Formats: sequence, C-alpha cells, structure tokens
Amino acid sequence: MDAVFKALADPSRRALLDRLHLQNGQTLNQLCRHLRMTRQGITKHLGLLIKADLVVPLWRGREKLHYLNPAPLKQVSDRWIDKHKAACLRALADLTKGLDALKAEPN
Amino acid sequence: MDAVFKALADPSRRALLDRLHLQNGQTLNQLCRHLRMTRQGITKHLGLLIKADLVVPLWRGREKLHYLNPAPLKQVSDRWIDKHKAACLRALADLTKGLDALKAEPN
DNA sequence: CAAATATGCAACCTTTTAGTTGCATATCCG
DNA sequence: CGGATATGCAACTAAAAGGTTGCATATTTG
Repeated sequence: MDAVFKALADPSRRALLDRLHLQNGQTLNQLCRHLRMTRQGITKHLGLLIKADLVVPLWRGREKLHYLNPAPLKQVSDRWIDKHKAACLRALADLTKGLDALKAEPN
Repeated sequence: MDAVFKALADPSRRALLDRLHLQNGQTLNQLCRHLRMTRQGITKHLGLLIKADLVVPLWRGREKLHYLNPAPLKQVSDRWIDKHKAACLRALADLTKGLDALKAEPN
C-alpha cells in the first residue's frame, strides 16, 4: 500500500493515470505526447505505477500497451481513506470542542 | 491537492494521522512517544500535514494540540479517488479485452 | 526568580527522487 | 536485408526529502 501512496504523490504520475483514464491501453509513445518530458523520464514514472500495480503493461509486438488496474486504488480507498472519512464528523466535533475550550479560558 | 497526496506519501505521516485518529487533539510530545524519531523530525512531518491542512494546530499555553481536519481527505476522495473507482469495471473490461486480443493473435 | 517543560528554528548530512543524455535492442515494413 | 519505429538500460546531475544535532524561546511551576 505504501507503493500506491508513493506512486500517487507525483503530479506527473497522476497525470499519466488521468490520461489512461481518458483512454485506456495507450502505448508509451502515445503517453509521451501529452507530457513535456523525455520518453525515458516517462518510462520511469510508468515503472513506479506498474510496481504499485496501478498500471498493467501488455506487450503487443514492439508496442507496450498500458492498462489501468483499479484494484489497489480501491484497496487504499477502502482500508484507509474510508476509515478516516468515517471519523469526519467526530473530528470536526473535536476541533470545535478544542476551539471552544480555548475561548472559555481566562487567558 | 498536491500537498495532500505528498503528505500521505510518507508512512510516518500516515502513522501520525492514525495516532490522531485514535486520539484527537494530542500534543507534540504525546505524538513523539509512539514514533522512534527525534521530536524535531516529527515537527517537520507535522509541518507538512499542517501545510496540507490535514492537521490543524491549536495552542493552549505552551502546548500545541493537533487536531485532524477531514476536509482535504474528503476532497481528494471525492474529486480523484471516486472518479477512478467509478471507472473500475470499465478498466477491468479494457484489460480483459486487451488480453483476449493478444491471445487471438497469430503471434 | 529559577528550574523544568514544551516547542521552534537553522544548519547540516545522507538518501531518494526527478529528469536528462547516450547507446543498445527488438520489431515492423518496403 | 536495411531503415525506421518502439522501447529498454545505465550513468549522471540537480534538487528534494528524511532525519539529526545544537541552540533559542516561551510557558508553567516550585
């Protein structure tokens, strides 16, 4: 799961995911067209996305097609994000309480 | 939103959020007890969390209380995670289709 | 007031990360 | 076959990140 968070930390990588979200199964060269960076740079980013299993590469001849894999994202969402979102109201209540306690103080 | 993703990228920072999730409004020293790192190191991590607005500091005398702010997490979830999760089935279909096309090839 | 407590700030070091350049390899097409 | 296309791999650089040490500052307490 750490690999997923790390992979999502970079804007270029999120842009790549967004691109694939727009059109799945693109080749490396296709993905290169929209990002101002060398092909090798993009390869590195894709490498991290693949390592995090967010993207699955598929070879077709000399072309490497890139497909989204939504599973790890769902996992992060279910196991981490949702847990924290669930405590949303409670957290806000805590903060409000803290603020009130501060105001009530004689200073 | 970039700050939020960056903040979530580090396991120590996620641990801090988890700690606050367990007990909200802890002081810096309290948070230090559970992480094997110098206080100053933790201050840095908290600084990033605060910058990303995931944590809100509240001074009470010489103590700095730390409260969770669930808003940015919810934003990331709504605007980014959900968008990608929604394409879940479609992405899997794409991948399956890609695999099938590959198998169907004469090689 | 003085000592203890809670925190901040800055300099520094080490490792990681982002990105580049250069060259090698494999596949397709005429 | 030979050229064009699609990609991989390795070395290198610059910048950022994670973490430490040392010292300063503010607040509480005896």
